[in-house]
Amino acid sequence: MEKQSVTIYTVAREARVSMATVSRVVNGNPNVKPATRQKVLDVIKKLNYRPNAVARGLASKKTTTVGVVIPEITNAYFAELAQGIDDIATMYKYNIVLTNTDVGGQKTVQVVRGLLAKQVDGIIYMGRDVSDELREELDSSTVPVVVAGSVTNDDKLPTVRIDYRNATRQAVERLVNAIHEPVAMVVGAKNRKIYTDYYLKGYQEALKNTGMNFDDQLVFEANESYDQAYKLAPAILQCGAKAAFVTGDDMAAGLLNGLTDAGIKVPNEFQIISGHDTKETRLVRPMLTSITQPLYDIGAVSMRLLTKLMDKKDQNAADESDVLLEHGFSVRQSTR
Amino acid sequence: MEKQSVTIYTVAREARVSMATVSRVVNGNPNVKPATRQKVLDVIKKLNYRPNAVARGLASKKTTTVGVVIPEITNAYFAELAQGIDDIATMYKYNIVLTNTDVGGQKTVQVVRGLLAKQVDGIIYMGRDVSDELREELDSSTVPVVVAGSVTNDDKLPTVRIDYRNATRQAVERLVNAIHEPVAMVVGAKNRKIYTDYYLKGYQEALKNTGMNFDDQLVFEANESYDQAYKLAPAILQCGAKAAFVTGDDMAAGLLNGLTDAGIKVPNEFQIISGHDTKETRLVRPMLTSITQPLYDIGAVSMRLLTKLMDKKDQNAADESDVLLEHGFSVRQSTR
DNA sequence: ATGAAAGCGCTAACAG
DNA sequence: CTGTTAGCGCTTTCAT
Repeated sequence: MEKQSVTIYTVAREARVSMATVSRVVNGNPNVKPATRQKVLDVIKKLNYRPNAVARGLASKKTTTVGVVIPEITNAYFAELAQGIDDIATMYKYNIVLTNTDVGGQKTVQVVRGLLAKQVDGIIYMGRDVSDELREELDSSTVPVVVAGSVTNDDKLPTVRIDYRNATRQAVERLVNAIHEPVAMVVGAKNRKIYTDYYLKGYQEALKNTGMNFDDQLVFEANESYDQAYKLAPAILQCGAKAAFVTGDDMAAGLLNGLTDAGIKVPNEFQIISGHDTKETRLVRPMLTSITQPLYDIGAVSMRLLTKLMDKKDQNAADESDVLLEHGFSVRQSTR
Repeated sequence: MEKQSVTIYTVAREARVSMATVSRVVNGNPNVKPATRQKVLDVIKKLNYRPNAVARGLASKKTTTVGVVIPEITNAYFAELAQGIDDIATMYKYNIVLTNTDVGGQKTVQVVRGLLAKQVDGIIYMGRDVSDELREELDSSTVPVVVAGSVTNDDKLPTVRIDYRNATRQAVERLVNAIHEPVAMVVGAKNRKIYTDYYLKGYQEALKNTGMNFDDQLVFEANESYDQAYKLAPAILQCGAKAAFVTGDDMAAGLLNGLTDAGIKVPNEFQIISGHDTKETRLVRPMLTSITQPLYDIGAVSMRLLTKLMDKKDQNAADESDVLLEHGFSVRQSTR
C-alpha cells in the first residue's frame, strides 16, 4: 500500500547513518567519506528513494523553480521565446513552470500570485503592461522578475528585447521608400507602453525622415489576432495605405490573407513587413518579409539574467536592466 | 528587510486567535464564527498575508497542482489542447505547470521525475510512447496520469482522443475516391504505437475498401517537422502518389508549400488532407482540408477525467479509460 | 566526517 | 466554534 513512503529517514536508518548525512549525499556536499557516500547511494537506489521537492523547498526556502508567464500559449512568438528560456533553465538546474494568462490579462494577477505562493525563485514575465494590482503583488515580494521579448510600463523591471523603436522606424522607412505612398501600422493595442513609446515613436520618426505626414487613422489595432487583422483588410485598403508594418506575425498573416482573399496582390499592390519573425512568416504565401529577432536568444539571455538576479551575489546584474539584442531584416515575398 | 515573513503564526497572534483558526479561515472552513472570521480576514489584509503553498503542500500532502507534459511547445496542436486543460484546471482550482520535453523525448523522464518530485497531484501526458524508464517512474508513484490527444504504448493509461484509425480511414478513402490514384501518408514516426495501431491500420483499411494495394513506399516519416515535410515533396511526387493524408498540420503545411514551390498545383495536381485542425490549416494557401478535432474539448475532458482520478472517490472513473471524442472533416482548399 | 536537534509554514486530528 | 499538539520531509547550524 504505502507506496513512495520512503523518506530521507528511511534511507538513513537503512544505511545506518543520520538524516544529515543522507542529505549531504543527496545534495552533493563533499563532506562525506567516500565509503559512506557509496553506502548511502546504494540504499537510495535499492529503496528507489526520491527527494521530496516540497519538503526541500520548505526547509531551504528555495525551490529552484522559476515561473514563466505567457499571455497566449497559442502564439508562436512566446513559444519560441520559451524554448530559449527552457534550455538555459535546464542548464542552470532550474525547473520552469509555464503559466498562461489568457488574452484578456485579467488572470495575470492570479497567475503571478499563484507563482509567488509556490515560492518560485524568479519570474520571467512576457505579459502585457503591469497593472497597479500586479505591481503591488510584485512589490510585496522579493522575487526577481525579468521581462522577456517585450517592454512594460514598469521601468524598474529588467528587460531583454530588441530595439523596437528603431526596428519599427527602419521597417516603415523601407516601406515608404519603396512605394512613396501612405504606410499603415497594425498593432495589438494602442494603450500599451510598447505602443506609445516604441512602435508609435518609431513610426513617426520614419514618417518624418521620409517626409510623410502622420495620420492616426493609419494606425490600426487588431488585438494580436489573426481574425481581427483579417477583417481589417478592407479598412486598411480604404484608408489609402499601400503598405503596412504589422507588429506581430499572427496579425500580419491575417492581414495578408485578408488582402489576398479580397483580390489584392501582395506585394505588387500592397506590401507588408511583419515584426516577430516566427515560423509563421514562412508558412504563408507569399512569405512575409519581417524584422528578424533572435527569439531563442532573447529567451536564453532573459533566463541567464534571471539566474544572476537569483544568486544575489550578482546584485549589480540588475544594472544590465535593459538588454538590447540585435535585430535585422529578412526580405521575403511580401515586399518588393 | 524581512519582507514577506508574515506567516500564519503572525496573523494568529495579531488576531488573537490560534493558528488553527487562521488556517480554517484561509481554507474556507465553515466552522468559524463570522465575527472571528472577519477579524482574521482584516488582519490578513492588513498584514498582506499570503499562504505559503509549499508549506501547505508539505502538511497536507496535496499541492493542487497538475503537471502537463508537452513534447514541443512550438506545436500549435499541443498549445490548443493546453488551452482546454488550463480552463478546466482553473475551474477546479488546480494550478497547472506546463513542461516541455523537447522533440527528442530524452528529456521526458527527467521532466516527469521533476514533476513527481514536486508532488504534483496528477499528470496530463501528451508525449510520445512511454519508455521503459518512464513507465518505471510512473509505476513507482501513485499519481494518476491521463494521456491527452494521443495514444501511447502503455495501455493502462487512460486516454482522451479521437478515433485515429477511423479518421485516417475516412480521410484516405475520401482521397482515393476522389482521384483513384495512389495516396501517400505522411506521419511523424513509424515506430510509435499511434502509427502501427492506428494510422497504419486505418490507411490499410481504406486501401482495402477502395481496392488499392498497400505499398510501404507510400508512407513517409517527417518527424512532425515542417522542414522535413517540405523536403519530402519531390520524393512523394516521385512515388506516384497524387494525394496524401498527413497526420500533423506542421507537416501538412510543409508538404503543401514544398509542392507549391515545386510548381505543383494543389488541389488540382495533388490533394492533401491534414489531421490536426489547428489554426495553421487556415493560415496557408490553399487552406488545408482537415480532419476536425475538438482540440479544446480533448484538453478539457482530459483534465476533467484527471480531477476525478485525483479525487479517489471516483476510482471507477478509471473505467472511462479510453474516451473517444467525435471528429469530422472540414473541406477547405487542398482537396476538390 | 558525522550526528542531534531545531525548525521551515502549514494542516489535521483531537480535545474541549 | 476554537485551541493544542503533532508532525509533513527535508535543510541546517552547532557540536563532536
